[in-house]
Amino acid sequence: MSERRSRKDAARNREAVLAAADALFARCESPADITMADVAAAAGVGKGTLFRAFDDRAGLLRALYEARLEPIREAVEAGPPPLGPATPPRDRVVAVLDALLCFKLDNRRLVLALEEGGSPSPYRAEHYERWHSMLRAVLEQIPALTDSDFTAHALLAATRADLVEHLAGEKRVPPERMRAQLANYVARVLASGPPQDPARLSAE
Amino acid sequence: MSERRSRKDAARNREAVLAAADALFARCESPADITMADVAAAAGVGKGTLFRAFDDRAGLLRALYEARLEPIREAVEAGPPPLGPATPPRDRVVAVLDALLCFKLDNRRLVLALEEGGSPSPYRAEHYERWHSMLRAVLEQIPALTDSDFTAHALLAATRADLVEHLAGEKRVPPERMRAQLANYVARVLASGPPQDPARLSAE
DNA sequence: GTAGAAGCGGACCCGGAGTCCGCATTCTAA
DNA sequence: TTAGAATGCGGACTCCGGGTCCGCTTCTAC
Repeated sequence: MSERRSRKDAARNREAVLAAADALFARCESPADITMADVAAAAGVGKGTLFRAFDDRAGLLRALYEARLEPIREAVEAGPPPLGPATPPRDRVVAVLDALLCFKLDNRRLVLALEEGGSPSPYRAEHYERWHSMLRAVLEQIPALTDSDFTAHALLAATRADLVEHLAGEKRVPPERMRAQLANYVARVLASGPPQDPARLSAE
Repeated sequence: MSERRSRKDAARNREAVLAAADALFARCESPADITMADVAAAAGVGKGTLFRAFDDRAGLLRALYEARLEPIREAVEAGPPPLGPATPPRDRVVAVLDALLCFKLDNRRLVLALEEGGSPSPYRAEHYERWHSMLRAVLEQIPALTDSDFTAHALLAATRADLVEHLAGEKRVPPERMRAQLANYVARVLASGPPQDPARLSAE
């Protein structure tokens, strides 16, 4: 009845490939430098094996990405505060985005590889859909906050991998500073104190 | 002493290529479908000519992009309100981002091509640098707004081409609605009543 | 042990970016 | 106007990486 377990050499090779790819992406200058042949070679495996296990480049990247992100996803969906559902909405949004940022800081090259070359558009990946709808749901719990759908997109855009890479890598912004800036920014977006008169927008 | 004018066939061909590329990118499903050979053929020109004139794919995209964006850049740098320097900072930020969004809505495929395949990272392109520093400068004129550098990045990220494409193309969000949402979002970021700072913004 | 399913691997194919170089066009000077 | 040089033209060609194919090996169920 069980859906056919995979052969143990297949499982072993799959792990070998994941580990090898992980190492390669962590060390490389730019994700584009790593070819599928490189990964296969580093894993001590043929290209055929690699493609059989992951379909294509995007599939490999996705598998890596999701394996790494899994703990965070769980923590957000069912963990304790400040990430879990019990957290007050505002704090939770800040915490989630901070967790996402930290994740991208820790896995810069990998996430970069996925978001840029992984698929035509990162927005088509279904994991983006998950994060977005989750964030939108939380935003909707904040009164006086309209357009939660767009807001979720915009907030997620602030943690885009290539931006993070640019700031952390090129501009040498220290991680802690970046986290503080993001937190500050998110807080500002969510602040929306008592609906203040729009006249203020032109003043000053 | 004058820096050698280019031959007139060269100039003519350059224009032909730009026009052809423009048309192709406007009509295509995805920018990746358009090959350099396609562009050359459509322009009635050899590949050699194309590469001589624009160096590489990224160069062609950049040339197209900058030609299109030029009017907006001028309007922002030295035009009348609401884009020009005479505008009050808050309104100007909103206007500039709106202009950028409109531009991307009108030139979706082209901008998409540039931002995704154009160069390793859109943040390395020097035109990004220009927009960012311009926006930062305006943000700095708004009192009680800290982190203008990061804020500028985050706001620009909200108008990323692939996000715009996703919303306008996939999700069928009408342009007007998107503009309204962006304007609303930007306004919220800039609103920042007196910093009602929660202690938790700590870190750094 | 044996049959055959599942998996292996690397030679191979395909398509696109970018190069090269003999020929054509344009410019310059007399 | 014309000769010669400089610039530009174009498409065949190279290079390279993603992805496929298929004869062979290894595992597993019986």
